[in-house]
Amino acid sequence: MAVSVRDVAKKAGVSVGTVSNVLNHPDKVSGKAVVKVQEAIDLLGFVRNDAARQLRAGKSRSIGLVVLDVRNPFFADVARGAEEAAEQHGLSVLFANSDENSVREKNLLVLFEEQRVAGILVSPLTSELKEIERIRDRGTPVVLVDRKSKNKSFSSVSVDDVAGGFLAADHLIQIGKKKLMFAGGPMEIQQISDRLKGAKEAADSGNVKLEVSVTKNLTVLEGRALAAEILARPKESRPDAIFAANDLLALGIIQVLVVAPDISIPKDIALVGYDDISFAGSALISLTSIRQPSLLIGAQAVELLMQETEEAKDFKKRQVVFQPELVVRDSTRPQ
Amino acid sequence: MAVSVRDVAKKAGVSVGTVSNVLNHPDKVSGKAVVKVQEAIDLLGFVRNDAARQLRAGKSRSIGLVVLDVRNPFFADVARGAEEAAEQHGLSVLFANSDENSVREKNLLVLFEEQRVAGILVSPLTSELKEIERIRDRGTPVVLVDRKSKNKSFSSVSVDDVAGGFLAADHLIQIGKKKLMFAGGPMEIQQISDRLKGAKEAADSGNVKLEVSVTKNLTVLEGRALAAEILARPKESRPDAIFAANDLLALGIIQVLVVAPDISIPKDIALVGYDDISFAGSALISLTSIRQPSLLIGAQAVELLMQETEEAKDFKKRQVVFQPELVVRDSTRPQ
DNA sequence: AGGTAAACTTGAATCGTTTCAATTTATTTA
DNA sequence: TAAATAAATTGAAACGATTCAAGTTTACCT
Repeated sequence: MAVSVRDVAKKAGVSVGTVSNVLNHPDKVSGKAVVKVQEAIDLLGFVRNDAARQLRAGKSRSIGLVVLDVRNPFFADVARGAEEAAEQHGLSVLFANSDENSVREKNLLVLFEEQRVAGILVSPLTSELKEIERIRDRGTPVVLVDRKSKNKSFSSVSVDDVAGGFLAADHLIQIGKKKLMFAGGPMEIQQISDRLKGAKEAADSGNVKLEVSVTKNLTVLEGRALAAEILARPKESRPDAIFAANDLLALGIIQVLVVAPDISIPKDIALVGYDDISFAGSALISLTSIRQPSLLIGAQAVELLMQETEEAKDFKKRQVVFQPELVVRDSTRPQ
Repeated sequence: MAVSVRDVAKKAGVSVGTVSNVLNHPDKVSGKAVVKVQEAIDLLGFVRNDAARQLRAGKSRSIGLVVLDVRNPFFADVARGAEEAAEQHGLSVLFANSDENSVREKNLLVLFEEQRVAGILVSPLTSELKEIERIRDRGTPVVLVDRKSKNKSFSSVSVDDVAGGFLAADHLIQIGKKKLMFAGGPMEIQQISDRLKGAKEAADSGNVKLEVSVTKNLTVLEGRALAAEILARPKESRPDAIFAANDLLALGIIQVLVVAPDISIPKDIALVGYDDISFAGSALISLTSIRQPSLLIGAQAVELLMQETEEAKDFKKRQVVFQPELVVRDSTRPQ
């Protein structure tokens, strides 16, 4: 270690300025010099010190991304989308997950600010955005991901969950179902209650019944329990279609219904999930689901960040809302 | 932005040295000074410049982690384990995934080296470790994760896949199965062929047949195809137990077998998977699997890194090999 | 009051890179 | 061939936090 441009310069018999130019503006340097410097670099094993570069530049060439959970495929895709878009702008992305822990979230935001990142994409834990506002006001551009700021003081990228709920329920109505059930919870989660809201709208305008079954969480086990409860009912009071607030729940339901002797999917009961996780397509009966354009969300977030960076600080914030998409598979497709 | 210690010092009416001491050695500073400086910091919205700190310190307080795929729950857990251990040492972890792309891998390693990270944990793409050796020789400690270096020139943390294979097959033999099948592939992947090797050892010492069915990959779909092939056979030439090289494959097999009228799990065919992904426990018939101590792996890797940092550079490398663990569930548990 | 140790503060020097005005060298033009 | 222009090179200054030797104040004791 401890090989600096100065050492390289001495070895190559040029000045430090020339070494720096070879590294950053090779066109401003004679061919001879490039060769000499390159040889010295290889010989000495010189590695640029990024801290010094950043200090001089005043800004880092990274953007920070704080998500709620790296293991969630949705966020993994958002990250991938952001990464690709960032690359176009010559930036790299630093991932970090808050693990739904507000102390961690705070620490990460501080860390990124101290690193003078070019910007922060964050999917904030609560709607308490005080700290984030402070960061933005100090000069680091911030874009919210998967959440809209109420007062439009932030740029944001999100998905229209009400539309997604409508899409799902409406599809079930279109294939002729009359007794819908919405399954999901807890209702405190904005995304879930939005999906229900959309489903209600579709049911109302389709003149169809909608039973709401609130679950404690969105897991496979919870889905299995719900399906068992449905099977225990007399046939005539069972729903003929279920819209589950996420795919895990839907898959749990399918697992149980598929082995029930008197039920055929989708004839007796059709199912729609949400998120389109990779398992959805490979379930025994492949699952119709609502897909969110996760790659696009990440990419769009980076674009908004770039706009905010380039334009004046009184740049008008933009709220981009993506529309989700229905992916039809066997669980709602009449054979 | 652009608020520096100098500005804080002026505002607080002290010297820059005192401001720095308030930040880093509050015990060396009078209570009055701490208060004055803290007020100035809050007032001006001062945020430390990490680049400058690092430049001065010569080292960053982060360690870099390069994994093959962030979406793989195994690596997500390794990362979590590493993060926790790093925190104990006052370090933070920078994630990055090479996406099984060697160009990306190279770029990330360069990036980390330029950042002068305290060390690098890497799960390398190939066994071509030339580049990594170079980095190590220039002074950045490196620990291999989920891979052992042949010539013991690196410290490493890995899991004994041969033992895992043995564990799985032996368990099937213990519950009285006689016609084992190993399913998995491609065999070029070290981990998979190791698992097969262990299974063979168990079969040999248990005096039991082992059919090997090589698959193209380890997906749910591939598992379904394999199960269909098995069902097409006459009863007497079907295996009575299957050890799948990962859980996805096993889940695909289960999906098909569970609806076959003439097969009961585990009576007619028992199943063991590998990895113990979260879906394993929540399948309709919960899946017996081999669990790798992923959190521990990450934590141990950080510990080795610390040892390498503290001790002399001629520190003896250590290869830590963890033993996997059998998790018994319904797919092998006689009712 | 005088002396001394302890506690605290100061500010110049430092880390390694990049920039840019000034200087040197090379090339073209008349 | 000299002057004019272009190309290449130089090296000091700057970025901002930390350190540490030297200086100053305070506290305590006799």
